[in-house]
Amino acid sequence: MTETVTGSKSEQAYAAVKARIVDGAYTPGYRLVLAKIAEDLGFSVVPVREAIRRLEAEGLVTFERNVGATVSGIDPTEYLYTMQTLSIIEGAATALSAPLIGAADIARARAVNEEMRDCLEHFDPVRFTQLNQDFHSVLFERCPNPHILDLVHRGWNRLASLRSSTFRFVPGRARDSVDEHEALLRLIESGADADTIEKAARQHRAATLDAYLAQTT
Amino acid sequence: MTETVTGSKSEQAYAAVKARIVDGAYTPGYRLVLAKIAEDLGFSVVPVREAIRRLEAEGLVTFERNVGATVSGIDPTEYLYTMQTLSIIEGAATALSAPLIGAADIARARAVNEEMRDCLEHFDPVRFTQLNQDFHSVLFERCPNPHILDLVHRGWNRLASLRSSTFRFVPGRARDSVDEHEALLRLIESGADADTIEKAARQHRAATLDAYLAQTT
DNA sequence: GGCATAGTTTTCGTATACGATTTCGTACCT
DNA sequence: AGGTACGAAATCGTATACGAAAACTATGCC
Repeated sequence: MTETVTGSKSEQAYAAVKARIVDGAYTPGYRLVLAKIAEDLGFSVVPVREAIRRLEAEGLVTFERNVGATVSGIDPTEYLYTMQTLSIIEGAATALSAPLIGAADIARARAVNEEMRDCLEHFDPVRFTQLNQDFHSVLFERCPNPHILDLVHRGWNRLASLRSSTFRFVPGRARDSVDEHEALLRLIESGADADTIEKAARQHRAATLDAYLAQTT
Repeated sequence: MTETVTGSKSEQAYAAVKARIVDGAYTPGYRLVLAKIAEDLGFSVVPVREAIRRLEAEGLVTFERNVGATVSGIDPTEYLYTMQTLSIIEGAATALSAPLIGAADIARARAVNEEMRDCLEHFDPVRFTQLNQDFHSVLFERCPNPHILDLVHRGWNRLASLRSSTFRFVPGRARDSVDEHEALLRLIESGADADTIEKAARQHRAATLDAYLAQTT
């Protein structure tokens, strides 16, 4: 079974660097030197440069002319912008996908949410964060508009890259969050109208942002 | 006064090609050949390629591996996706910027809107479309969240590139549109709450989409 | 010691070159 | 005539190379 590499080198470089940013190997502020990355991957600098510029377009890295790229996301203001944008996009995505969510989806989401509750007992913030993403994925992944879905994914990626620096796990907020998840599931189960679901999903994220802001001031 | 070129060649190429797409010189389906564009601009292919990929990320061109780039946007489904996404984003942007809109802004928007009414009399769809963008710019341009504002701009750019092919000017809808504009201005003047403004702005775009869908079926 | 400055190093930006892939045209076979 | 195979042309993908800009360092002056 020979390792079949997928896509162009530019593609591979994009995936490789993005993975390192999202999973935290490259933390915000990390300096991305084209030649170094190219050597690591065994490519030339051209496809690597293309990958970096693409990551810049998604907001994961900051690029400065004739200086270079750094993993972005230290600024709390950016966190606020991202959360606010995501609250809007994700709220819409959840509302649009709600009618397409079946009983199996609900059951899966509920199982994930209960596991999140366990994480609160054993204090496992890392797993909690992962499960949180899994939970919300169930809610928005059936969104029939691919543009909106793409924007949701981008928002989550940015947050993933921020989590180790800006984000701090707030147990109190986490507990509320789990309860809000259950409430969201019941709303969807009950066939609530799109507007109600959208507002609830948006509010859910806004509350997380508020908790963050409250803690930093 | 020597023409001071701004930014890198990649930057210039991006701006040049984008302008040609948005103003309709390159219509949807137009084949973008790297070498040809490079020669036209007097650059090598490398910065041009970077520009094209960037435009791809914004949805203005479609890129196929080992084949090339074409100006995108023929598909009516794409139009639907874009309009739906924009209705959400623009609605939010308008609601967020509403509290920051002053009397001067309102007056300017109202003047633009009255000129749009004139365009209906003289049947000038091109100018109408331009004024329509000007009008909405006043409403969302003060949005304090740059991410959201950026998404609004991207949506408008995509629509601009689509207008000559997919979009057809519908006089009946245009007239309604002007009236809705006035209603929006009054809402903002009256200091309506964010939710009301958001819903109205969103509905305004949704109605345009509906008119398009009604005409094609 | 601190600051300005010149030289060095690092890193980016882009031109050029060439191999890889797709597409298109043409000749051949059935 | 229609389809297939082969070859030529067009176009992309990426490596290499070199010039340009910025960052860093060391040196001399105050």
